[in-house]
Parts: sequence; structure tokens; C-alpha cells
Amino acid sequence: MRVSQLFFQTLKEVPKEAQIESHRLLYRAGMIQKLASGVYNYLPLVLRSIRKLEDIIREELNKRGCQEVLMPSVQPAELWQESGRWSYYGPELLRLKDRKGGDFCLGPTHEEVITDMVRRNLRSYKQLPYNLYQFQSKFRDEVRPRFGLMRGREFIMKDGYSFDVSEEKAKESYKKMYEAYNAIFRRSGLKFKPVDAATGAIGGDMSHEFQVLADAGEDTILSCSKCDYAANLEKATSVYKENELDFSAVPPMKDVATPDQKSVEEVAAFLGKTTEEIMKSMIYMVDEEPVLILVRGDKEINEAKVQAFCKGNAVELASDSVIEEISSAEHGFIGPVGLKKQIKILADYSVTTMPSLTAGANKVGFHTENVVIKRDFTPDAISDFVITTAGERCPHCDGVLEECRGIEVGQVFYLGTKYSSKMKCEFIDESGASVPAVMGCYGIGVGRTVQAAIEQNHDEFGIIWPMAIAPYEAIVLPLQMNKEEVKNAAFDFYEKLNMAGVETVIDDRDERAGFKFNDADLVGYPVQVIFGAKSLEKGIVEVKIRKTNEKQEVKIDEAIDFIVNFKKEELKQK
RNA sequence: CGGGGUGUAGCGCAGGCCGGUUAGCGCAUCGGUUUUGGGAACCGAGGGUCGGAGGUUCGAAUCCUCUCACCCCGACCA
Repeated sequence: MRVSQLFFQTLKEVPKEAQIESHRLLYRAGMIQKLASGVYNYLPLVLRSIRKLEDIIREELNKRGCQEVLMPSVQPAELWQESGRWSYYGPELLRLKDRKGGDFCLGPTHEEVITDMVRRNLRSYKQLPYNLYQFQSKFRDEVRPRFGLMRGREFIMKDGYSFDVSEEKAKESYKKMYEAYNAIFRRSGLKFKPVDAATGAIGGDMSHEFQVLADAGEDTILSCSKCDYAANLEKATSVYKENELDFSAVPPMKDVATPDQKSVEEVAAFLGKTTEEIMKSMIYMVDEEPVLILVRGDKEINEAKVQAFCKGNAVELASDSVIEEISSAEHGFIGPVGLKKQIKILADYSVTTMPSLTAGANKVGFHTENVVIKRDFTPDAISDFVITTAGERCPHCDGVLEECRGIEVGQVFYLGTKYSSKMKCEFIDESGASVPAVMGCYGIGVGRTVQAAIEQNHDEFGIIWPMAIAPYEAIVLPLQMNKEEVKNAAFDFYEKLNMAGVETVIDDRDERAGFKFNDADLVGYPVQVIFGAKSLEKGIVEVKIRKTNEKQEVKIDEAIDFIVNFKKEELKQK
């Protein structure tokens, strides 16, 4: 490809919406254009990177027995009503009507469609397993799209779904995909980490996210300094367990006046205690059921853990009117002892680490001191309900948890029969019974991964593509377009490099050297081959490796081999 | 959804409070001359329904009303 013919334009100034470097670089290098909020045109350069990533994904999946399909982006409402998500997916689901008034949506994901597709074909256990995937544009009407391809409304995603005869087999499929994902991201040249993840609205009970490590990432990850434990903030746990303390010396409960002292900090300061000595009590609504959550005052409640523990769909703080029905006090004075109406009580492990705590008295303006768990009240469960923070101990070894930021580029879920039973995706098993297939689902944000690669690999001059997903692998730069011998030598080399299997462009624009250098650095071709009049006389070209920004002189007739070898080295799995 | 902000040439912006002939600047584009190893200089040119609708006025980019779009922080989501 001749750069003069390439559909792109590099920019010095970018739209102000671009807040992070990878987004700015996508604009500056002429790779994307915004069409609407969170909706982008993909220009030739990024599309090539995207296609390369897709090819890597395809190869790793096909190798493992997966089959590619393509499902529509417009989906009928009936399927979503069948799974129950039509009503509870919310405004993120873009709904449409056709001319006859029929309800449709733009697919934000394809569980319903694939489940329907498979059930039409599935009869016998002998057919399974199936593992089907596609590359398709998804649409999620995000509240706040941002960061370019990283959180767009329309985005390219590879989504895959496995169907197995049993839980055991499904977990094997899950494991296989987990390994495939590791291979995919390793081959793409990214620094990443698989982490334990919460399952959220998709459901299921086992999940890992693949996080590309980058400071601009939207997700917080906690990982162990010693072992390979790593988890999404929502899922992360620390070493805390239930403590068995001796309460015999604790005096009986006593109410103390705490007028207008509502927050943990206020109560602690008022009573001359530390926040660790206060019990934080919050009433949440898990779907329709009120639940009292208790954590030590210095901790924060992790709603995702509450949701997972209760197996609920939605968790939110209870309204004042609900609180009124349950306690005689308003929020700020709620506690586990003396509730007007008994509700489920869930205590975090941290509550058991102190011999006694001060809790709300369920009387406005009063707290109760010396509240002892299991003596003065009995929780329905004691488990982990708090947000784990950096500095806490690893749950698996004696290491310490460290915090870093990540961009979620892939996620694997074990789904079980959540969709297959609701949608009757069943088969006849060996005993002749009709049973639902056991499912898993597996996503990779393709555009997001490409942008994550930029976020992780750039410098002050521009993008530094990993060889495996670079739009082109090399660029030839004839510096004096007005000198025939330079031009001819460069074109000749460009042809040969392409023949040798290196994807190469030539910057044949009549521009000054500096302009071409800067553009080449910005776009981030891994290799630059520089043809200058002076070195050409000596039969030499300069080869610049973008990764290190080092230039070296190479004899022209050795340069092809040199670059072919460099490429080979770069593509070796590290 | 709450708070804040912005729409003026392809991109980045000025002008607006205080209404007044041809609406400016930088980048980009086109032509010319000189340049040519790290985003060249000079001369010249093209490009705008000032987001849209309505209103006030002799006169509106500027003031008023409505509307649309977009951005930032938060909440939400995975």
C-alpha cells in the first residue's frame, strides 16, 4: 500500500472528548471517527488491527473445536420475553418497532438467540458438546459512553457459547476457553491478568475476567504480591474469617445517647471510640426482600457480594419508608438488636473480630454499647460482605494484596442451565430423560482489546503496535522523493519486503523527512526502513525498531532477511 | 437520572457581557516560489445557512424563549 493512497489523515489536534492517550492516538493516527455518541467509523488502519486480532481468536478457537456462526444484530422481543430479560434488562437495551408494530431490540448480547438456535437442532446427548461463536457488533445504550472504543455503545465483540451434557463437562468447556483466552491474549502481545470476577446480571456462578493492565483502566484489580491470586474488586476477598472470641468479660448492653450522631465517624468521635469499634448497619433491598447487613465501621459494604450471597437480581439501599417499617429509628440509628420487624441479618466476618461493638439502638438519638454477636443477636449468616482493599492479606498465602487498574477485554462465564431451562434448550440423555443443556458463555471485546493494546503500548511519539496486531508490519520511507535513485531503490525494496511476507507500506508522499518520521512513529509501524540519498550510496539502509526507537544501519541486500527474522522473533509466544 | 459545560470552516479555538458594513486566528486543503534526515518559509486562493426553530430590534453569532446534539464529574451498568 502506498501511503499517498491510504485512506487516513494524521492530526495534530484532536477533538476534546478524547480524554485518555489511546483514544487521542486513535484519532491522531487517523484510525477512527465518531459518528454519534459512542458510535464510531473504523478506518482502514484500525480495521486491519481488528481483523488480525479476530484471526488470532478464530485460530485459537477453531483449534479447540469451536465453530463460527453469525447471528443477527436485530432480535425479536419474544426471545427476550421468554428468558425474562425483556422486562429487567433496562434502558441499556435499545428497543425498536418494525412497521407492523412488532417489538425488536438491537442485541447487546446473544444468549437468547443462540439458545433458540441450538434448541432447534438439539435432540440427543450424542450431539454434544457444541461450542459456537461469532464476531458481531453489539449495541448497549450506555448511560455514558466514553474513551472511544473502550466504552462505546456499538462495539465489536466476539461472543461464544458452549453447550454440554453435564455440569462436569460444562466445566471442562469453561476450562478450555479459559486456556484459549490466555493463548489469545498472549499471542496478541498484551500484558494481562485473568482475575476472579463477579457474575453480575448475566448470572451463573463461576467467572473470570481477562484484564489488560493499564493505569487508565476502568476496573480495579487486587492481586497478591506472592502467589497468582487476582480478583476484580467486587469479588476480591482477603484472609478474614470468622473469629471465635471470648465474650465472658463483656458487660451487658447499655444504651447511650448520641443525639444527631448518624455516621460511623460521628458516633465514634462522639463516644471517643475508633471506627473499628462501631458496627455499621444498613438495610438493603435484595429484589423484594429487605436484608440487614452488618459490617465493622471501618469497612465498606460490597453490594456485589450481597447480591451473590442472596442470589438476587438487584441490590439497592432500602427507602426511608421501608426502614420505617423495620426499625423505630431512622437510618443512622439502626442496629441488629431491637428491630420492630425481624428481617434477615447478614454479618460480615469483620464483625466477629471485635469482642464487642457499638450499634444503633433502633431508637432515634441512641446507640447501644457492648453488643456481642451470638449473645445479643444471632445473624442468619456470617460471611464476606465487604470491599477488600489493598494492603490486606491474600486469602491463599501470606502475601499482601496490591491494587492496580485494568481494562476488561474478555470474560468467561459458567452459566449452568439459567437460559437453557427457561428456554427449553433440552436433549434426551442416556436414561431417556429430557434435560437442559449446561451452558457457558465467553466474550472478548475486540475493539476494546485493540485500544487496550494502544493504551498499554505507546510513548510520547505515538503508538507502538505489538507485531501480531499491527495494521502493517513495516513502512519504507524514501526521504528524497525527488531523487530517482532513492525512489527506485525504495520501491524495489518495498516490493521485495512484501514478497517476503512482511506487510509493508511505502510513504511515497512528497513530504519532508521529518513529516514522514513523525507520521510513521505516530501510526506505530513496528519497523521503519529509511532510504536516504547518502546511505544509499554506501548500499545501506537504516532500520528503525519502533519498540526501542533504535536505528541501525543494514546492508540493503541483508535488510530483508534482517526484517523477516525480526518479525519472526516478535511473533514468538513469550 | 443529578450537577456542570459546549455547539462559530474538516479539526482546535477567538468573538458574545457591551447588537452595527466584507465573522476572525492556528492546523488542514488548493496554486506558486524557495526548500528537503525529525511535523519548512514566503506569496496567493478556496471553504461558514455562527446546531435548529421562533421572537425582540431599523439591524442578531451576540439579547429572549423553545428545541436538538455533544462533552465532563457523579450515580448506574459489566
